[in-house]
Amino acid sequence: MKSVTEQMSTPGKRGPKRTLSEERVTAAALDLVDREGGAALSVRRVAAELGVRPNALYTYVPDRAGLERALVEWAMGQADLGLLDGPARSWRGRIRDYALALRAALLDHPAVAPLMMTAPMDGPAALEAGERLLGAFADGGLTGKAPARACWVLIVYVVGSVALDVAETDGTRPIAAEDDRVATRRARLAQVSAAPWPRTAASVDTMAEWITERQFSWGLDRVLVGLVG
Amino acid sequence: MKSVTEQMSTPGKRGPKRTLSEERVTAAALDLVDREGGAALSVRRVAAELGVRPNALYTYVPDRAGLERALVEWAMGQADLGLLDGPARSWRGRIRDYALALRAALLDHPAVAPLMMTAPMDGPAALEAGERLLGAFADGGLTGKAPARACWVLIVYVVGSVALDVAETDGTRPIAAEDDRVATRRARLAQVSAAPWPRTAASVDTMAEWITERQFSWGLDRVLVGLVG
DNA sequence: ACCTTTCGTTGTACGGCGTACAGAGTTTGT
DNA sequence: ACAAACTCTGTACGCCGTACAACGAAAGGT
Repeated sequence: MKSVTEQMSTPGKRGPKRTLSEERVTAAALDLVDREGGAALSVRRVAAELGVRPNALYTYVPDRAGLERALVEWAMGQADLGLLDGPARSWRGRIRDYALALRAALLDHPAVAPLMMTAPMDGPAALEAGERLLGAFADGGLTGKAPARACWVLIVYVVGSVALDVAETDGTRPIAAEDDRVATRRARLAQVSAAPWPRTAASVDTMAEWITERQFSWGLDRVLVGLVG
Repeated sequence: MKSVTEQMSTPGKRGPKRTLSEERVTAAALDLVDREGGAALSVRRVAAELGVRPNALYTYVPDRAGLERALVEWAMGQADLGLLDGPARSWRGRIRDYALALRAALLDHPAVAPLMMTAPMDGPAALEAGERLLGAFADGGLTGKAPARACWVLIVYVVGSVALDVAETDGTRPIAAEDDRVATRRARLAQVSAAPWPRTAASVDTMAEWITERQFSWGLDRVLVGLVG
């Protein structure tokens, strides 16, 4: 199955053959940020990765922001959309499974998560996810404006959670083990003095766990309960 | 009341008098991003704003990230923490009022919102907000780990919402009127074809309103219901 | 077979960025 | 009066995004 972006799919095109493809550019950008973190993402670095002059990338990507959009779209495509389909499984289970899968996919490429708050999620993968999410909420009994509204609340929760989680890492892959990140947070939180902030000091252990899958899952359940009861 | 960061508060300090202060640097940075958007934030631009060479800023701020942290801390301080205090008013009303106030403060300086997903929220203003939020959830009847967990869900929702809302603006102040932003979104969403995405096409009007205070408020209520029932 | 059009890639260049380093000048404690 | 401490400037380096022109390969028309 040939990609639409390859040259031969639009026959009769003049000019020299392309040495790259949008897929190769995206893959190189992903490799780069996985290895060196999101701050390393630049047109020049990706071009160097591909053994090409920086300007060559402008054939495949309009500008630097295009690189970011491509990474976001790629990441959205990593979570299995089939998880949202039913109705053999409960709507709640479907949404839960997809949310956890999307979170896992983003944590697996931590530099990509912050880009979701910057680059618009309007590619086909995002559209498809939204469509099936609307279906799952409809299966949950929501009607009228409620499914679309619930959809946004869920997106905000999932994307916001991952972005905030990843914000305190260096963005390189693989992300540190959850236990280690919790321990780091606990050590930092242990600094807060109990006198001015007693409740905070008493909650240090739980707050250290804010970045865990357990916290994410707990919150996800609470959000879903709030949304459909 | 003199700030600790001013020179006279630490008497006996040698060297020439400071021409600036951390507050003036933060204010200049805020003015800059309000006028020209978050992409304009740079050490050199802020220095130019203050009529000083770029290096002079390093006396007040460790690096470029320090500028971002200062803006986040300033924004957190803009929402009235008294709104979270009680217990004369219901815990639910207090959290609602504070969440709406924080959202309004961030929307009033749209370039700052994305920084909250990047720069850590660990300044005194953030600590204070967390402390009082824990109290409000405790007043709501939550016990054990629940208040701290609920706290994070709420932070994720509020900060995530604003960041995603602001992501599709240019970051300059003032942000466009809500109606205009909705209209822009509706026009863009009208492009999606009903054939592959029927539910999405049917929900265009509601999805256009994802960035409204009405949607934020609706979701906030659902989240709070999920969190404490 | 030629010639022309088309287009991917390179070479070069500009202005902006963060910030390291050394030095100048001002203020204070001794 | 002197020395120490400190703020700011001058300068420099290596990055960045990307505009522009020129080159060369491939394909179409004749």
